[in-house]
Amino acid sequence: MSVVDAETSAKRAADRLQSRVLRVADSVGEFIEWWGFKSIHGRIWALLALHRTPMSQAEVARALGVSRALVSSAIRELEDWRLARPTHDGRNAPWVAIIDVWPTISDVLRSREWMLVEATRVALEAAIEEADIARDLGEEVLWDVDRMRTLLRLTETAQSLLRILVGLRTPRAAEGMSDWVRKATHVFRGLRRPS
Amino acid sequence: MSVVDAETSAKRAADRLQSRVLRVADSVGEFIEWWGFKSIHGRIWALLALHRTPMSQAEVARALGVSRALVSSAIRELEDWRLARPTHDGRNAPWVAIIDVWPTISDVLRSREWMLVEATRVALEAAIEEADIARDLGEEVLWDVDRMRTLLRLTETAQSLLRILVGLRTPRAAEGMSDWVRKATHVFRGLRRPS
DNA sequence: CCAGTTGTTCACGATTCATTGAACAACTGT
DNA sequence: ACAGTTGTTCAATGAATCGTGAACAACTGG
Repeated sequence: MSVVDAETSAKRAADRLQSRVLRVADSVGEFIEWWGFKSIHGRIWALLALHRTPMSQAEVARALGVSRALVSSAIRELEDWRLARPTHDGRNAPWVAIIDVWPTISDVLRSREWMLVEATRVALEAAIEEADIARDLGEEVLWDVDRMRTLLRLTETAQSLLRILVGLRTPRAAEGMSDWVRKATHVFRGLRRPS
Repeated sequence: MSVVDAETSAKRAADRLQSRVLRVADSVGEFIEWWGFKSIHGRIWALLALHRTPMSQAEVARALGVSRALVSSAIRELEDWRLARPTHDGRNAPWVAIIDVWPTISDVLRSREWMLVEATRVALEAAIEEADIARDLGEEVLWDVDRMRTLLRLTETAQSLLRILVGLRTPRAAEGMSDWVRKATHVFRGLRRPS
């Protein structure tokens, strides 16, 4: 094999590698798309996470084949969620992914999920109270108060479950728990110690 | 208080109760909207779940203030997911909610989540393999193989976690597990025994 | 000082998506 | 037989969303 052949075949190998990485990024994008985020966020995060060195937004845009405008807004949202950060202050600092995603997940669970469950819980309480009033007036055959109470208990259980989950911020917090929970936290511990 | 007054105040109480129930339905709709479904599905399911008697699609449409067309398509999807069913065969059978939602959640985890994680896992394996080839050719400084391996381990852990979760189909399956897991399954057990 | 690069902003298409209204078919009780 | 009600289908609409291109500002190295 000549020197030139070796060079071109190495180049082709690098290209193939890049395309594999892009496919990983696409998979991550599809994955988090099902979690209420946008696929572009997952793709950018994965690209930054797998790249050895920090990347400029322009590099990211070229690698993913999207506009710099899209990368700019998406990466700012990633920064808001603490899933990416610039290597230093200043305007043109390159970006790296934050590999430890658990604080973000925890925040989402604490704010978004909690609020949604809490809203349902409060609405159920109000409905039950109103149903009691209606029953005293001899009305109400339409709505099932027992089932309301069942769902109310469900929201309360979901909330204590959420409390446990957001308590798992540090691996230490999981120590008192079962093997199973420790296994679950390993998912995030793996992210915590990237290499 | 006259008889008429008592009747009208009872009627107003029933109206208020209905509006509270609708607010519960809206809350449930908002909640599941964050889980990749449409809010209309949650609203219909909650309405059916809280109603004492089976409801026709037209009743549901009137109660929620939406078109029958929307209810028709949404309720068929609920049926596909086994979250609602007609009380008997035939065209005009009224509908009830299926309160035990765990089989549906389990199905979603098994199909959707599993596929997404698996796609990422396979893509990571391919990237790692390609990176090894590139390294043998003296290329590759761009991509971080160690981090790929970290993410690969992560997908594998996520898959064993998913396997455990979809194994929780019946409460019995959780018996060998910890208090914590049993607490988690109570969330769904509450649904399992509606009243 | 200047040419090139980078990040940001914004108005504008393109596309997707939930919802509707209308038309039709199937069923109900009378 | 029929008048009313119900479920289904589908084209159309309106809104929301996504991504782009262009223009501009900030920074970089010669």
